[in-house]
Amino acid sequence: MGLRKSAGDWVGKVRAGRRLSAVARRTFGWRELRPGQREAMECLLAGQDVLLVMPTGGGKSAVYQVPALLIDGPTVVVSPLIALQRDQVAGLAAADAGGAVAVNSAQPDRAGGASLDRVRAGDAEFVFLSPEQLAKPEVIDRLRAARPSLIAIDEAHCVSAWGHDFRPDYLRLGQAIERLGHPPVVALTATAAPMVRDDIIEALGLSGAKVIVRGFDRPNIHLEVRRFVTKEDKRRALIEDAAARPGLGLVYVATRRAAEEYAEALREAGRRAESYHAGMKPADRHRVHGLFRDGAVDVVVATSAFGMGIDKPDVRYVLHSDPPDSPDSYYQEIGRAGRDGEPAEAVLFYRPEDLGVRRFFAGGRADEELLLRVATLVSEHGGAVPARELRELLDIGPSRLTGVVNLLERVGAVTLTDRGDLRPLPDGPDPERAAAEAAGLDDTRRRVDESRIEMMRGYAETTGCRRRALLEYFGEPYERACGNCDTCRAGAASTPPAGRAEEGPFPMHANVVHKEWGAGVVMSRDPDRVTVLFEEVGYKTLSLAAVRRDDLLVLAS
DNA sequence: CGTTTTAACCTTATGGTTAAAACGGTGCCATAAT
Repeated sequence: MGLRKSAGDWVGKVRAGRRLSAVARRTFGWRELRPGQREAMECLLAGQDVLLVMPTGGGKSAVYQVPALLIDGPTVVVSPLIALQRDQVAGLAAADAGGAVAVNSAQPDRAGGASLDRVRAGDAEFVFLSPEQLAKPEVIDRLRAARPSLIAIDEAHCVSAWGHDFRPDYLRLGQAIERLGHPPVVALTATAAPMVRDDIIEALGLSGAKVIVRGFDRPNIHLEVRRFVTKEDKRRALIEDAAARPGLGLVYVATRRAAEEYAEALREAGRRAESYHAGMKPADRHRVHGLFRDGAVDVVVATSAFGMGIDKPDVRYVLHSDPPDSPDSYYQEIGRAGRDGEPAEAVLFYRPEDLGVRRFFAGGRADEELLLRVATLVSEHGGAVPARELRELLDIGPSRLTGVVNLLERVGAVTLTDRGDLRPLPDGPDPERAAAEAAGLDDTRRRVDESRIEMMRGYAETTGCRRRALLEYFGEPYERACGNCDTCRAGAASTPPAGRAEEGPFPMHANVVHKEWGAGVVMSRDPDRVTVLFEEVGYKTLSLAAVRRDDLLVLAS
């Protein structure tokens, strides 16, 4: 750690910085790099993993594309949607960036053989794949042979949002990264609360990663919640509101049916309205995307299927007919408004009952019976069991089995070999205990998910500044009132406790321990309440009076 | 969990209420039938 080494580092950094700027300008036409971008790129060039949380339009792709051209060897990009892969391949083809290919089921060449050949031959600098592709041993083998020098995980919040149930191969990316030799990895996302960041880092195995968080606040988006008692009143108010608004807008709804009904009602009200959800034919979805992109529609009424990858600057409003499952989802969705920096509005049409459908989606307990059967079969077999045989025996699909394996692996009962076979771990728990512990892990996650729904309720029902509620949820102290939300304008926003963030009995981000709920971190403070994110039970808001009376919470040493 | 649809019932033309059942989001991939 002598002077010479740090001087060398400094010289190296300056050199790296110049090279980065040169490539950014020459190849991609970017005049200058922003601080967060540059810092992330320098870490990658120095061999360090990075988790980058930065708003869309902030140039996240640049963060892997520029270093990719400075390091020998191809760059593996994990991307959740084939449509996104297509867009990115097309974008890179326009630049002189060394070629880009995608490997997925939509390619004419199904097994991705030709694409992977191009990568191997050094003919493609970028290769885009889904996590499901990386779950296939032959794909890993062929990629490894090409000696990838950089891995980018795009839309990395999907790891946390989808990995635990919907697309379990997302949780297997950590192993894929190791099998590819763990070159520098950058995980990119626009929205991730501290809990989600931890989840991503753990799942991807990026324990030494540099976490870079930039520009969360979107001050031009006015925040508002309108509360209703009956669904008819809410429905009428939303249609009236959307029908009267100038400019392009989005309406998010909870169900496919609601998407079609609201779109129909808005058409009757004379607006150019289209619905969008995953149950529509691909051609129709494509058509709506096109209309939206061209501004040839006034409003798109959609489920959560609509949004990833869209970057339209002039969306003027985002309305929600139902609260989403978390502030994470809400911020992601309203963040599609006002990208041009001009005033935009986010209005939540709220009834507490509408949180029910989210609770339903978050429900569905782990199948302990199935966990036990898999654990038992693998344990009794003793050797490597091909996943395919196990699936046929149990008559379950690949994603179901992967979900079960993920849980059993986390409790140390089984492991997946690099040929995709299941193997019992020596010194692992016996099958009964493994199944019980795995089900327990899943219960913990579900409790945390439910607490995020409660945080959404908290946002909708707060009497304080709404921006503050959102930003503090994302771990950004915001101990003031924004002046651009409904509560602030009504002059009703309560003020946070006097003094600076680090003062008071439970300072912001302090580690605390609760009598029953264990360890947690202070996320937000009010004069009479404190919100804590607990590892085991998720978010809880505690009354300071009760905390004092029963001595519920202490600062951790 | 909440809402909507279907079924069951009561009672005697046609509903009208009530209880039970069904349904609800996100996308890869592979494989089979045209």
